[in-house]
Amino acid sequence: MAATNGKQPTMWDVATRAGVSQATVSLVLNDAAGRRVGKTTRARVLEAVQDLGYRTNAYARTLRSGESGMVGFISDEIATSPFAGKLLKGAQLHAWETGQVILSIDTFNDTELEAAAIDMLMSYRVRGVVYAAMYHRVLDLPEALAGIPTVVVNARERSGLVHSVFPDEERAGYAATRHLLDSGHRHVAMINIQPEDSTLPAGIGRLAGYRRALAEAGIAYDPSLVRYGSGVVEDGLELTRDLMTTSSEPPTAIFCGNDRTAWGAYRALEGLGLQVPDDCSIVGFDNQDTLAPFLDPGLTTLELPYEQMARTALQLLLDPTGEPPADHPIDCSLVVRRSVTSAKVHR
Amino acid sequence: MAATNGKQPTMWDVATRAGVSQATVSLVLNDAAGRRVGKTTRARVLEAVQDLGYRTNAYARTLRSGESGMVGFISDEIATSPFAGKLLKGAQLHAWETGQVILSIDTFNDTELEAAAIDMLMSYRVRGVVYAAMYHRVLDLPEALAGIPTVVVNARERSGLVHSVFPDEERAGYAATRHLLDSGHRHVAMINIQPEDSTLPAGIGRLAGYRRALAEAGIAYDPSLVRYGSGVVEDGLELTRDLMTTSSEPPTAIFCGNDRTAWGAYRALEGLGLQVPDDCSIVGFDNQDTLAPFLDPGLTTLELPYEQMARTALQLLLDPTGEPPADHPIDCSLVVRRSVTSAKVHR
DNA sequence: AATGTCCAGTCATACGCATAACCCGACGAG
DNA sequence: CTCGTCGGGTTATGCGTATGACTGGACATT
Repeated sequence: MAATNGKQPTMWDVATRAGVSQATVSLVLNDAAGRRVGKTTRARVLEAVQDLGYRTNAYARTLRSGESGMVGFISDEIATSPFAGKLLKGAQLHAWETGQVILSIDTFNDTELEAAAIDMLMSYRVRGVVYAAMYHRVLDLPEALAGIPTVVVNARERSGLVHSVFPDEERAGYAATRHLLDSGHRHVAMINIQPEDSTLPAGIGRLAGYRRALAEAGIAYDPSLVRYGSGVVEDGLELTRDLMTTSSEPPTAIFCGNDRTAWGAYRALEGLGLQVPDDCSIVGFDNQDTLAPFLDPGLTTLELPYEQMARTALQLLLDPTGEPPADHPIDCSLVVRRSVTSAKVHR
Repeated sequence: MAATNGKQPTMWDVATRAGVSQATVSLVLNDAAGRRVGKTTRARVLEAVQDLGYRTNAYARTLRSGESGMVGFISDEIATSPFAGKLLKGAQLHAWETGQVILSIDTFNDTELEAAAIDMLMSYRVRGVVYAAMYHRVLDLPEALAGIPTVVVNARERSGLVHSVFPDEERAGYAATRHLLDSGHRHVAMINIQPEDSTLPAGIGRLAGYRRALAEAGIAYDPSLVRYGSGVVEDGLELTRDLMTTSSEPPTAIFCGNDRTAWGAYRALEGLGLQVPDDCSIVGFDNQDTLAPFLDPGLTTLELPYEQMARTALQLLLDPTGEPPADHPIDCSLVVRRSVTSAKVHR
């Protein structure tokens, strides 16, 4: 075991102990091309490595080889957001599998800090940078990133000069609505999570998907069944109450733009003496793991593909496929729980 | 701006452009000891640096100086837990302030992966390792970490050979209970988050704090007011219902061992036609940001000091205070919302 | 026997930087 | 005028590793 006296052992120490040259140690340890080392020598070297607890010095290796094993991961406060580390997790997993190391930094939404952080990443000669956004939006890359291979994740980069990986909101909205339609609902409302004039991709896409599903089912789009909130519990509550009480013909199902809104919907329905899902089915969005499973009944909802997005991003970054920058929408998956049931036969 | 043609520029490139020697460039850039460089030369160098977009090669610097600027951060699935990145955030902030870089890896609770990850950290010659646990517990350090400066955070290391930084559960339990007592409650229940025979520090500590507060207030400990669940919503619901219906004298306040349990309590009370806080005050634990603020009324609860724990840990790791390894309980803070009111004058 | 081939290693070098050691010219003191 | 001092640099070196160039013997071929 490592004799942790003073410095870490070097290849020279190993070589001396094994009675070979430093070069031989390097050859043994890197195996690879033209394995020109004898069996017994190799064994002696490996034994010496073991005895000394030798670990190759990553700095020396990188310096010599000129190839950094690091990838930068820049996020704006994402490491502390609830959806949080899921992106980081995906990135770490993929990185690990491909022998890379993630150098992750959080800019805390401070431009100055961000510039400094990027500088730091450059110091470490990262092979590329994954630029992760906290919520799905359109963004401009910071200047400092110009010239470094970059992939944007959970957002779309405006200029189109780099790959962007983000959730396919439209298909998700379609899937949610389709799930309700397939259960026989014909009168499906939607509570969006942003004002009607907002340009955020999430709300726009989900609504578009909702409309496509309706159209496909031959159901006329009824604007009075679509409400606009801001994604908080209270809005879900009020808008649901409004939907159920002021409509000439109340919906039998509601697609909520996020789980918090869905929670509000639950409350509103409960307040009105209505049951989920019997009186009104609900589909949420986000599969927020501290919420969706714990609502009663469990919330059927869509899950954002954080891990997959991160993996895709890393792949685009590390793989030398020469394809030009593009947008990469990733599918969300439907998580079925108990908040959807088939529509009552008549109403 | 950086002429990103081919390789990154080196100090030699800068030196050539500025008409000085490489050593001079180094001197300018590191400023420090005996600033023996002329004003104009310095300016020329800095200009060349700017022009070329030069950035110090961290690998070369580290190799030469022998001093790594990296700190390892090992976590078991914490990067994806809901409380998540908060520890990472604290660590990153402190690291940044002291010029360090965090190399964070997630072991995903895989011992083999963990060993490999530690190896990798050693390769990067990290100055030390922060070993973060997902939930407060007692743990043994992995063998591979022997010999590297390590600080355990959000857990207590069994052997006592390293510093351990964790939440002061007892004081937190005391604070929660005290808050209720100070509001005039004399009949305060507690719903713990683990079985009575469990040895996890959270439940044990919080209960101890509860008892101390009661004792201090001269209130006899009544075992029938303490229930044991497992921290999930359903338990909170059932145990609260039980508390309120089977007690000869139901409590006017409940200290719930976590926010999810508190959510269950809200539901139970609502089901019984009781109001929070008027009929029963509630204090939670965790300040789960996707839950506590959204309960109605907002939940008064305790917040775990993740960021502070991480900072303390990093400080212990980086600062050369020679003090022997010890336990470092960190205070939790009470977050007051609207779920506690003064006890009814009589009952 | 002379030549060629191949195997199993060794030598030497450069990656980019920090820093100890040295060096040169100017200026002030004696 | 000479010497000491000091500011403003330069030269040389080594950190630990990977790798191209080389070597010395064993064995096979002609």
